[in-house]
Amino acid sequence: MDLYDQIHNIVRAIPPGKVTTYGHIAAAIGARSGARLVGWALNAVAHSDRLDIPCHRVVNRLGELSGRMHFETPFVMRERLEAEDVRFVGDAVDLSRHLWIPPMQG
DNA sequence: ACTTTGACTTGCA
DNA sequence: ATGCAAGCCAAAG
Repeated sequence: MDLYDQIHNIVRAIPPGKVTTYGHIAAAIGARSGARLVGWALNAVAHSDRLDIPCHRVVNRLGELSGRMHFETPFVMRERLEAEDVRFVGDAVDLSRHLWIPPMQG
């Protein structure tokens, strides 16, 4: 089981209307500061057939949509979240309402 | 094979 | 609060 697969599993487990951060995912797979791997994994996913993975539900620790630039358009990410009743505070997701902590992988 | 970069986070000044 | 550097693992040049 590669780190990428674990990341994919966790991101895929994010429930609708919820979001999580790179740091939490990284922590869940054991890589405390491996948050960048999450970004790479999602980037790989974005250019792969793993479209089942809601990469739009992954934000940075501030709730900002740092990955929005890698979508078809920079605002698709926010539109998808808003479509799931996700509240925004300025340009960031209201983590106090929608933060979802991924389960530990063991 | 080595260096640089990346959808990040944390620590120190 | 702002700015610079370190650390994590993987991919691209």
